[in-house]
Amino acid sequence: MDNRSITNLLAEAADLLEIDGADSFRIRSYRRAAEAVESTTLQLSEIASDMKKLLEIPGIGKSMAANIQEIERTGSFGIRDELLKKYRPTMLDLLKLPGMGPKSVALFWEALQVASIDELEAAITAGRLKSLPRMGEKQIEKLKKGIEEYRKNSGRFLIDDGEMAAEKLIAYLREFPGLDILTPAGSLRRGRETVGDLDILVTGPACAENNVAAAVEYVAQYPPISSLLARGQNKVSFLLRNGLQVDVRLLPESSYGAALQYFTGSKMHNVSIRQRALKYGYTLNEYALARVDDGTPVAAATETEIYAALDLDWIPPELRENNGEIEAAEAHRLPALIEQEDIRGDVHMHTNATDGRNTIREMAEAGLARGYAYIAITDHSKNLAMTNGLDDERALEHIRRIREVDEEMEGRIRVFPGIEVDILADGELDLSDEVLAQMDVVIASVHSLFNQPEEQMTERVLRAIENPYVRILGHPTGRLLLRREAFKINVAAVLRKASELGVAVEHNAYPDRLDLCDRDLRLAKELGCKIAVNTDSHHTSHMEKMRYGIRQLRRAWLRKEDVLNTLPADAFLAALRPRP
DNA sequence: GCCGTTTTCGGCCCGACTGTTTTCAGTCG
Repeated sequence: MDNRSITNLLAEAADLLEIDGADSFRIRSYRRAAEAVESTTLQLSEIASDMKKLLEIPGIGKSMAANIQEIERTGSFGIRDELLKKYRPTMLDLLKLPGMGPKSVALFWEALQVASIDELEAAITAGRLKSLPRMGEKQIEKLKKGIEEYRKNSGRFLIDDGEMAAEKLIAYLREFPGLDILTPAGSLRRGRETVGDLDILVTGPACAENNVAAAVEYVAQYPPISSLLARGQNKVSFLLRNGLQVDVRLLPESSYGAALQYFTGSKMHNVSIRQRALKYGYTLNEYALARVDDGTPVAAATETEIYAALDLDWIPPELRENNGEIEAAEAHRLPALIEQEDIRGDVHMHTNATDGRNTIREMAEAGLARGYAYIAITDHSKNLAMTNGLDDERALEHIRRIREVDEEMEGRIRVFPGIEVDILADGELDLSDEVLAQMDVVIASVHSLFNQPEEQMTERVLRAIENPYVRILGHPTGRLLLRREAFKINVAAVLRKASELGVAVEHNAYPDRLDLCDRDLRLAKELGCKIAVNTDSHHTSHMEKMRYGIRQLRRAWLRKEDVLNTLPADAFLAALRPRP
């Protein structure tokens, strides 16, 4: 079994233990083990038989190692199986509703035998919740809204989950001789923050019409398939264990470009392109661009030739949303979009001084390994008690240690001292100006009281960035995907003010909290905001998530010169708001 | 359940807010 699946099983056990009211430290052990499995670079399936190696992973002790071995043998483990006898797996969905914790799940189960979102909805409609303790009108209303929100988002997966599933499948398909070109299409290729399903397009000699059957059979044998939905001549559809639907299409090489264009979308982009084709006397479908009159194919093998036949430059998939990209392609004015390689530094990350996993030095080494010229260490401040946030005194000590590491790295990579300072309810910051003055990178972020009314929330942030030491506004929209709605804030007003003050705004690259959606990013650019893209890494492995941030920047039509941390180290610091 | 040691068990991130209570349990970050 792959690490990701083991991670999920351990995390699931932690949730079930919590519903069961188990010892909180024991629960935390399962969570930590899940994180350890997720972040280790070792393939657990390869070392599962080696108890010693398993125990070397921090957070994995004797019984957790035994659990992992059992998972490798049987696909599950004792405690999880027992808990699943007592409870139902659908209860874990209930935990995803805002305001629902393990205690409420347990209560609903014991009092009403409610074990799923559907059952909860029915219980609410029937008025059965009112009889329960602490279930007032507001609470019930909150649940109703939560269910609605959940329904809207469920069925979609975050882009990194989609990408990982695609990579695994593609690796499997490559094993089959004669499958040469394998490309994910659809929203994954366009870099959307969530994907509804996976479209994998495949071509090569094995996809030729007369012998494709063997390849189709091979696809249908993909081990992680949980249920096979359809199996046609050249298409296989199935569900993975996590519910993600996958369509694999095996196409002849001659029409691969047309299929890629067709299945990449977006729908609106394709509508416009097909209209354009008609004006040229062509018709476009997933097989070819062809003349309307006699059906003679004009272009089909590559996307480039199809766009070219319509007098268009090839359009990067991230731009295919019918947002002016066709006009730009016609005028040869498509922007040179930012690339991953343009990023020179990652300036928001945490260490084990607060809630990160690694040391300053380890983060620096990881940044160096990624080819960065600089990073900034920006741990939490004291108001985030749960993260062991830094107070003034500890912050000063931390700066000293960061400077030491900067010295140790001997210029191979610069390590800037910084802080992610908390914006309090009234717009004050929770560290003193004297301390902030010593930081190169001061990121101000909201971490609490998300339910303030919009006006108050906006006012609070505007006040905070007035503080002259603030140089970057952290997650300016507080946008958390799939979990809850963003907090209410006037994004335009905040961006405008940031631009005026010269405060940079951050685009958090991490897929599950993409702060600025492409529309907000475009707005930020229009308003002349300085934009920095950061991973907010809490572990060296998180730095790789930068690529998803880049996808979003590209979707917003941003170029290298639109993003602050494409600059060399000194120029980057110089481009930040000047210190008083 | 893990870890580190004081080697056999005690410590392990905690404070604020909410909606419900009428003194606090549950959730969140």
